[in-house]
Amino acid sequence: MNTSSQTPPSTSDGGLTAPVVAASGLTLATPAFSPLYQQIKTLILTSLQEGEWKPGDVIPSEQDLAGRYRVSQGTVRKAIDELAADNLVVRRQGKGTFVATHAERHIQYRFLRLQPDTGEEVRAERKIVECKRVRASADVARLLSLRSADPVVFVRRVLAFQGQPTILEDIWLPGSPFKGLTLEALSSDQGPMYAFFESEFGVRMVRAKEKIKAESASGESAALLGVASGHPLLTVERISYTYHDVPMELRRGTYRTDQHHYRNELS
Amino acid sequence: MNTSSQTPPSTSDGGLTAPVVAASGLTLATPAFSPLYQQIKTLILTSLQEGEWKPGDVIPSEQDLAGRYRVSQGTVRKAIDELAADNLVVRRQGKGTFVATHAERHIQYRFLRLQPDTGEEVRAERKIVECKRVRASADVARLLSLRSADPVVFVRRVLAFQGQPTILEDIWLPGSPFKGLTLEALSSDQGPMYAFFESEFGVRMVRAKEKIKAESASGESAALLGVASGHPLLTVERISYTYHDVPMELRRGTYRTDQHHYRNELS
DNA sequence: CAGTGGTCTAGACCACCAA
DNA sequence: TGGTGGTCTAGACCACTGC
Repeated sequence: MNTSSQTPPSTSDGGLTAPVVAASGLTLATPAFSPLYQQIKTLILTSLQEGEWKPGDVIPSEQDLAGRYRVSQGTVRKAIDELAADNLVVRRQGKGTFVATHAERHIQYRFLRLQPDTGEEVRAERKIVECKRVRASADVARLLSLRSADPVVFVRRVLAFQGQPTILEDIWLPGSPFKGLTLEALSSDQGPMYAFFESEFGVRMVRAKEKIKAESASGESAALLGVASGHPLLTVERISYTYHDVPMELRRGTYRTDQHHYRNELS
Repeated sequence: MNTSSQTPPSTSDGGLTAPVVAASGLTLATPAFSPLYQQIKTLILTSLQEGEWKPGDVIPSEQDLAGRYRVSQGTVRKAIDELAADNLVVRRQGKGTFVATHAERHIQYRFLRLQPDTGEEVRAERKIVECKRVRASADVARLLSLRSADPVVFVRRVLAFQGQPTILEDIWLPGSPFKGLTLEALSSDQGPMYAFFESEFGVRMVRAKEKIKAESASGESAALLGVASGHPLLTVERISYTYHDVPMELRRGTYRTDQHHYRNELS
């Protein structure tokens, strides 16, 4: 194990073949000590990424994992605590710990921050406008950590609330993980697109970064959203990441904010 | 204590006079069980709110608190863990646990999400345009949990980056906590406004909610930000809260997003 | 060196759930 | 009833800070 020798009475040190290597770099600072629970967390994360447990599955109990990794339950618990805090996993007392999924009712549309100014959310009508294979432009490639001209899938869709087109989204997905994505499959699917990505391509979006601006509607966006050219619109550039911070989606959204607003919590 | 009797060998149960009352309401559900560490968290929170420890101060060590509340260090630790996760408190190994403050370099401008599209943040030039005592309109009163016509302080200011006016903010503050706030005091202060509120009025903002829209510049905002009327601007309505979710500020911001964007992280 | 937070363990018991 | 996560304790040792 990394940490030399703790554990008071008797503890068979054994598992975890790879103790963290000390970062003997240029500086003498940063001894690069990694606590046990962090190493456990990384191991669990890797199992998640490799699909050993899929979204919605139960993962082994804390006792089982403690046995597998040869550490105490408390250490596993702390590792899972952090994974739960990152929304990668969901604990349910009496039942077990589950791999988080965008398909769950309560978590659903977690990344959609637009909501009506008044009243409760209503279901969105979705229409896929377009779905085609293209080559990545320079900036799309950069944002998705690809090379220019690499194959990507481009999707354009419109979301409407109560018949009112409100959101226009242009989506770029890396070609190889999303091989075989078609307009028909996208159109026939109910439920959140991210849940569809999980079940069909094994790609789980874990977190995202957004950049938001106010811009005037261009001719194209004005037409698709049914506003006059020049109408103020919210533009949202989102990059979504899977496990280990690998970018897997670029999404440029254009939102009408006449009847809706983007909500955010600061802390 | 609430929980009947745990603690294996010997533990003098003693402190914490107020065990949580069971919510014997209409339904038989929700036994309203509150774990010990939650009760400790509430006690610490109350001490923070009452100013027993002020922003920047060290709070007593985990051992001290464990003694004071007659619980184990682990229980205090879990309470403080949650307070740290909420950014109410900052832990520093070897030194102690400190009350979080907006005055800290690293935490500074935690609520300002606008940043330049390229390059690093530069210092903002601030100008207080106006500061006056007014009576709360109906909607201002509602958002601040006041009554209509209650006294409030109104502040208007403009932030500029590299000489370019970029942010216009209208701020409403409840009258009594902010008694004595003047344009002069605000203008002469360096540093974040929220740090000023902490040191001068003992009001610490701990979290906030924002509603964001894209709108066209009105005549007034256009003039103050130096854009043409009709120019698209980001509007941000923020409500900030102190401890225990008491609203203490309403802020309506108008941002130019030509060279800047509002950043957000989803998870 | 002493004091603080940070890690790790072991064990007991509680609350919740499903069979 | 047995299994799972949740709480609580006690004690040992580590890492960091400052005197």
